[in-house]
Amino acid sequence: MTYRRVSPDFFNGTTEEVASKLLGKILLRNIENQILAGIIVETEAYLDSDDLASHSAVGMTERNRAMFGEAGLAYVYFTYGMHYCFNVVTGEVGKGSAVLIRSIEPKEGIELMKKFRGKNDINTLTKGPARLCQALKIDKRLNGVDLKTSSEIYIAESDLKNFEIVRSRRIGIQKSKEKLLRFYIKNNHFVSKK
DNA sequence: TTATGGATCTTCT
DNA sequence: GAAGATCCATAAA
Repeated sequence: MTYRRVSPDFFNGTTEEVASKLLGKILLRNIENQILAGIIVETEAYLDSDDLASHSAVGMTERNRAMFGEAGLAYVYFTYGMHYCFNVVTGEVGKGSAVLIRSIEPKEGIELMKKFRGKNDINTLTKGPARLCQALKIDKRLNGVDLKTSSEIYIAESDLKNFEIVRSRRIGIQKSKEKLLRFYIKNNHFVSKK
């Protein structure tokens, strides 16, 4: 299986556009000489203004610095004392916006994902932002990495087409929860929540 | 099947 | 000192 990385201009456009364009694409992880891959089935947009749920709402800090970088960088943060979450940075330099990858459908390297997760259940292998980071061994070392050039982690094209995109409220937030900034592939089993 | 609390630590106030 | 873009085991129903 060969993978074709998306072109650099894939990350241009608004955060909401990138969030919906990421659906159906492949998230690639190159680790221990093996490929881990899955289809992105669920994303959330976090905007640079008028979005109190976004980490960037408080301005740039040491933690969210990557969000303010150029589009196509990875923003990985640690939360709840034990979990990492993976984001794709969007927008102009100096503006803090990103797309949270909430869930992928595992396609390749499933055995290694199970090893990293310490679980054998395929149904919850990569369903949820913290679980997919665990399955792909994503941690803060990947914060700020450029998805346009990195060989460790990047986004690739897929031939998946003809799916329906559903837009809804974001999960697990307290502020700005009324905004419809979550995108997922309709009827996909690996979407974390309906 | 749903509800609850614990884990556990970084960041910001 | 409190809260958090979460997950899991356990308990209750």
